[in-house]
Amino acid sequence: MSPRTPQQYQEIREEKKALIMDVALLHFAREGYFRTTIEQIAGKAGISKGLMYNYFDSKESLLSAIITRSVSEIGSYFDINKDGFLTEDEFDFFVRRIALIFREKRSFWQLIFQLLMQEEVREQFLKPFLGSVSLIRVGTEHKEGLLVSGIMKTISDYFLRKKERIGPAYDPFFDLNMFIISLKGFALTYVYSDKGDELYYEETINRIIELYK
Amino acid sequence: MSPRTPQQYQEIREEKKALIMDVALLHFAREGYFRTTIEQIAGKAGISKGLMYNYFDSKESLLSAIITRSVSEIGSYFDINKDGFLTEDEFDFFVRRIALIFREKRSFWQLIFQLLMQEEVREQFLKPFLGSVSLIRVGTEHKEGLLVSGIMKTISDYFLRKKERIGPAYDPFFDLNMFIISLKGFALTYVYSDKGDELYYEETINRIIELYK
Amino acid sequence: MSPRTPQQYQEIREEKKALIMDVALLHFAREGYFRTTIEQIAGKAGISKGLMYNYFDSKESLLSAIITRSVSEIGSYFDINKDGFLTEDEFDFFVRRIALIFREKRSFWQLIFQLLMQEEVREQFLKPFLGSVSLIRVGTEHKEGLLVSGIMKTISDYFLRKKERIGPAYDPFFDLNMFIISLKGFALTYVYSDKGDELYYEETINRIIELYK
Amino acid sequence: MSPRTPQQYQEIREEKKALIMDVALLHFAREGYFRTTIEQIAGKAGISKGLMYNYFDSKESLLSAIITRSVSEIGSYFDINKDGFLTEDEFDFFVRRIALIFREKRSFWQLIFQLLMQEEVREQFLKPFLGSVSLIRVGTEHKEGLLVSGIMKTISDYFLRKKERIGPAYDPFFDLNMFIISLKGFALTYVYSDKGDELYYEETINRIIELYK
DNA sequence: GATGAATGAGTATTCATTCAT
DNA sequence: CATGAATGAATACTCATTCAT
Repeated sequence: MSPRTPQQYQEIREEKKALIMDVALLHFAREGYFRTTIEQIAGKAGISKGLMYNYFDSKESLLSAIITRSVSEIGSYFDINKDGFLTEDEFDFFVRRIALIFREKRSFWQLIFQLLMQEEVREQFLKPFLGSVSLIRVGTEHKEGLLVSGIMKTISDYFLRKKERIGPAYDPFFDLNMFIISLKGFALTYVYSDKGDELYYEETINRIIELYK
Repeated sequence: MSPRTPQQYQEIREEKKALIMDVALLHFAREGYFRTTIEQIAGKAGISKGLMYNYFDSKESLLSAIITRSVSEIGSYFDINKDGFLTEDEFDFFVRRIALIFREKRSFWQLIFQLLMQEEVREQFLKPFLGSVSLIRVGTEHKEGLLVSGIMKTISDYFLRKKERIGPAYDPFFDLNMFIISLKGFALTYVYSDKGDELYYEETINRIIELYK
Repeated sequence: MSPRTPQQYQEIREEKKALIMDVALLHFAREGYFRTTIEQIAGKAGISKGLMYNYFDSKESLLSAIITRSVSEIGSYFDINKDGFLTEDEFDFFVRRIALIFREKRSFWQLIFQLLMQEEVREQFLKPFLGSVSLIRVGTEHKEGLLVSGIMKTISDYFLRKKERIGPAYDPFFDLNMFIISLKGFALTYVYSDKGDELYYEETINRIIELYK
Repeated sequence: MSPRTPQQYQEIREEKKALIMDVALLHFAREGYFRTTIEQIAGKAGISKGLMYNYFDSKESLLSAIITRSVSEIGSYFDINKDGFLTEDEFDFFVRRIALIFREKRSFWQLIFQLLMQEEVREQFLKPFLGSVSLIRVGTEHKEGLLVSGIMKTISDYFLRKKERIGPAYDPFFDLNMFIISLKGFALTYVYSDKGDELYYEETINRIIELYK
């Protein structure tokens, strides 16, 4: 057996980190971040508590890593269209993408919702990500000039441009508000429904697109 | 000195209990049930830890008492129309009531959302209240014959009757699903917005009523 | 209604004290001194916690009072023969008396046994009564010159005098030891048997008397 | 450095567990189970409170482990004669064994007596062991058909067989009762006497054997 | 005398984190 | 790299005792 190369070590390290994060995410989502113990995670991941701390500095930094990774993964869903300019067809695609992400990243969203529900935690953990995550939370804050970036920016720009299409009586911020509310409700519904029990999933997306396109 | 009368004791008890529940609800809502310590509650309420246990058997039973009280208070918002049969005008009123409750009982709903977000906790604490609370959670379970009571029942009956008005092509369950999603999104938005910062609150309700009446 | 006389007050006071002691003894015996709370006692006695402290300075002094009273009651069983000199017939009677007391004062003995079983407690509570109680505990300590008084003294004197009857080969201390062991075993058996389930109660006494008379 | 081998960990665990149990047994016996705090045990064992819970789930399960261990150790004293059939010579040996165990396992018996003295505790902790422990407690229950196992069964069988030797006038249950009472008294005396202060220990056993052989 | 609200010191238990091996 | 023993700060809960009324 030849000794492993530094690259191999690095790979193994990355795989283990990923494994820990996967396991932790599942537990955090299901049982809650605070109720999940390091020991549970280590146990399920098949490693020792000590090793956990070899990979992550603390429980909190494990959480951070998980969120960072998920946010980045989600970002990659939208890579195609980096300019942030949506045509009507792209809006259609965009919304379906978002809906897909709610379904695909159930555990992540469950975790995010959970953290969002507590002010203290919101402050502590989600500040750095609020731009990306604000989709769920921000509502019309954009109007007030808060830093809103990425997906949220793309969407609100779309609604602002709708005004040109529809006319001066149209209030893009109200429409945006309604749209966000629909997305939040959609998320709340399907992030917590069991897989395979997604009644009206497609129909609901179609209807939302139809209403806000 | 003669001792206090039973009535006086009763009053003291009721007031202190209410005080503790008020303080606890605020903390639970803001910082999370698990992160809130009995010491914090006692401190804010200006009493000793021990006294808390004079009034409530445990942290859990304090939570229970809070939920029970809120559920009962919410119930009283709907007393007028006990038969559960909604005309179109009553539907209008009904939805406005629900929206009002989200605003008036912010802390309660923040607590509920928080608890709903964790499977374990859901099982443990919310089982007895799921009938009342299911507005948020149940979705189209009615279709599957699960016991759905109270508010949710009243609403779904309304949608079933809509079929007669609108015609055989109408799927009441899909419409109900959309309506519930709107309400969830509405709740998520306004339960977590600061008071006085309720942009488009009225307009949103009007729009939802318009869409699903 | 004329106001009560000081005597009447005194009587009421005594009755209430006795009631509290009765209730407490039962609880102490059954559930253990440490596991019994003042609240339980007050509740069962139909008074408030506060009033308990009007009658007894502390839980400990309540215990003391109970023991003192019982010891005194037991003393009264032997009043007839104060000189402490037992004839053979009187020995017979004496043993039957002791046996009777185990049966009649079950709760008291259960409490005593319980306290005796813990060194700390023994030191704290039973020191003042060890003379009277030592029947159960002392064994042959008399030989070593410890202060042994009352019943125990009477008994050991009896055995010392037996030597004259039986002869120089007779070791009164060994015989006393055997007798005490029999009594202890007898006590342990019948103090903890349910009333009405006292198999061989009489026969056992007869046999013990026969063996050690 | 390489980590310790599983065997090394196993050893550490076993040693620490044994240490904790030893220390705890001494404290439980001397000061009482309820009065002994985990902190005291940890302190005397030279470890932290937390570590205690690494080895035992709770104070109660520590107690359980102690009892189980002692019962098993005691069982091993009698391994030679598994058939449970006693000849007269074996009865002699058997009784000496029992007496020896009272002396050797003082602390254990002090603990057991203590627990037996409280109804509540008896129910809670000793139910699973009553078969083994019933030597002290059962008396003539065998007669009533209750399940009596192990040592007690062996003894009562011996007395039943004595009837054949002695004749129809002999009541084996009464004799058994007397014998058990002697053993109880013997136990009570020597379990609580200081080591080295066991006056008449041998003589008493001889006498008991002589009386009940 | 009488009540029970109120206190606070104490106790079992949990769990993130450290560290010797 | 890897282990799990070890720590200690935190936390829910108990209960004898006090005290205003």
